[in-house]
Amino acid sequence: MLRVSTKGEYGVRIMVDLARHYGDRPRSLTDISQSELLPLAYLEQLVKLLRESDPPLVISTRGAHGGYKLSRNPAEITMGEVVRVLEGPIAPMICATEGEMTQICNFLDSCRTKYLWSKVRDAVAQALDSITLEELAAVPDEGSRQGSPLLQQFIALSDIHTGTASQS
Amino acid sequence: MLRVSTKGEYGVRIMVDLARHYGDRPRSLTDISQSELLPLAYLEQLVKLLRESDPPLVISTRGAHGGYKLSRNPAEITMGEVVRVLEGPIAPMICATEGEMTQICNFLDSCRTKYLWSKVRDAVAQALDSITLEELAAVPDEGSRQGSPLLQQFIALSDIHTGTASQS
DNA sequence: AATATATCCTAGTTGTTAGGTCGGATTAAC
DNA sequence: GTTAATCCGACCTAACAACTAGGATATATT
Repeated sequence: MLRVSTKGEYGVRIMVDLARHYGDRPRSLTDISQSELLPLAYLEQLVKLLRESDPPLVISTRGAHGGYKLSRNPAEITMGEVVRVLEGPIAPMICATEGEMTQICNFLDSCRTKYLWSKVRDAVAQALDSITLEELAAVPDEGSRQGSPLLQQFIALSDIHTGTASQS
Repeated sequence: MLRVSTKGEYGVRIMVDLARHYGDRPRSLTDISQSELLPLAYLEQLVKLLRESDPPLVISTRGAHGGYKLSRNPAEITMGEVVRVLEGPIAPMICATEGEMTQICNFLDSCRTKYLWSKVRDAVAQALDSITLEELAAVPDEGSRQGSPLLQQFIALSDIHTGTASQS
């Protein structure tokens, strides 16, 4: 339950990758897609969100030797900001959408569950807003030096079909 | 993002409804579906999850004047328990599934994002586990007869999140 | 006993969306 | 002027969410 889509997953991984190369030359999506084993054409769609957000999270350089770089220091970018750009406002329920006072459901002045979903929403927001991109990029990286053997063990989210939501 | 499905939404509303009638005669799904304006046939599927869970959250009585009642006092049922039964384990990401240490993705010894999603998962779990069904059922109805702490908190939350994306 | 009212059970259906792919146009370094 | 990259929009498809349908079984009331 409460799953984050691959937009969020891959987008965050792009940002972490860029954070680890902060200060370097622009990093191309080709490099990122190879190093993270993610489809290039799909990453292009995601990075568009990161580039067009206000304020932008990444800045692009076109042409050969082009690529992307972070618009700011990783320490000044919270994961809440990143995830909201990728996935939209945090809203476990339509009546508990972040930021706006949605009067969509006027039936529910008397709705007791709104309180619950607001709590969940705030908990998620608090968790995401309290972690910076710098912190994430600093998580130790063990044994991935040579790259290949470990990377081959990676299973893409789409490859995994869990029986899901029933029982565990 | 991070949306809860109607399974979770309607299921919670069933439980709150039953909590408000705790101690009464069994309450039929027909009554609940009319009072909550939800499709009966669909509720039947959801209540099955609540009945077959281990331990069961509701107990059924068949036949005329039958219906459902809570298996325990509302004060002893956390919303975390309810939501997990309806939606499965809390898992914003497949690598951050609650309860078990899924070694599906061995690549993720070196995965920096797992830390993030685990934090989100724990925040959600904490929020859900800290609210009981009794508390939810006690949220004042229309007209707000008295200023309980719960109501004031509820209003405050709504106010905080109008117009800004910053955290509380 | 007959009827009305319930839960119980298994399938089928339908619209939406997640998660991509594909083809090409534009830009800049060498 | 060739290569390597970003940019852009359209298309595709399997999976799933959110129901609907049709019945079988159980029990209280008449």
